[in-house]
Amino acid sequence: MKYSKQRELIQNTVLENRIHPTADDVYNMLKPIHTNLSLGTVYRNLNTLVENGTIIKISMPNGSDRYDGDLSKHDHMVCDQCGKVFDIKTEGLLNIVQKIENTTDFEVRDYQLMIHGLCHNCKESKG
Amino acid sequence: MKYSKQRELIQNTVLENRIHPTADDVYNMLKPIHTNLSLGTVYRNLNTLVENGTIIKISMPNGSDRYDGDLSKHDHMVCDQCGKVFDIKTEGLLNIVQKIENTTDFEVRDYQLMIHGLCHNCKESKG
DNA sequence: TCAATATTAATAACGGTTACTGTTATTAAT
DNA sequence: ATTAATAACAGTAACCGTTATTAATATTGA
Ligand SMILES: [Mn+2]
Ligand SMILES: [Mn+2]
Ligand SMILES: [Zn+2]
Ligand SMILES: [Zn+2]
Repeated sequence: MKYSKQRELIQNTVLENRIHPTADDVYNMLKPIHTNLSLGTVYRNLNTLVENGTIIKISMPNGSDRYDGDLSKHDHMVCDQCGKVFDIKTEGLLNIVQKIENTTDFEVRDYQLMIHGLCHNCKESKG
Repeated sequence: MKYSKQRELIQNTVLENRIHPTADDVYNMLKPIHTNLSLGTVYRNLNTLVENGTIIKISMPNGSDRYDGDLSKHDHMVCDQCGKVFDIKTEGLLNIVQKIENTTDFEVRDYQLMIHGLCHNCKESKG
């Protein structure tokens, strides 16, 4: 299937900017050059790309959903101060989840670990 | 500090119903008897109780926040079918998080594991 | 008793997201 | 090339969960 110009722009923006952008971030990155892009189009295509498995969506406890072009299984830390999202590799977490699945009658489909705290920069600028 | 009648009702509802109710759930449980209770009052007092450390709030990836009277550190599984939320004890997760904290310059304040899947009932009724 | 304070019910406003609508672009068949 | 069918678009209204505002009511304490 061939993609529309807009969908391609939106996909590339997520894939090339590994900052876990929100829909609004993507919109604001593209809007200056592609002046008649609509925010609704960004949301619609981000959802389509998630359904296609091209990108993933990260639900944030407070604030907008974020999108991620890194399809490898990984988790995230979010800085409560500046809102930046960082990738983490969680070796051993799968084992924990599998143990839970084995000791309950729950069928696991997916799981996410989210760590909250302060990033390096924000830790320094607080004292 | 003495609590208002409303706050006490709301607190008791969360503490006595360990189903991880939403604000709307709490409202709907109380409204039939306390006919002039306002949904805004439920939200406001739930927030106050969370600030006081009397209850905790669980952010759900899709849908409303849920509230929990169980203050012990634990995590949750949510059924993608029926939406029910189940408690899980995650032995070993703290170690994983501490290892991440030690190998990064991130200061961890809190963390949550959320597992998605199918509960026992919904697994059966699908085949 | 009376004023100061806290909390409420009701409702408007908000932020993020989705749904609708009429238009434009793409594709495939004549 | 013209047409018809389909897909995607821009623009915007509607939606949903939550928070903020406001005027009224309840509680406290001199
Ligand atoms: Mn990531
Ligand atoms: Mn719980
Ligand atoms: Zn930070
Ligand atoms: Zn279920």
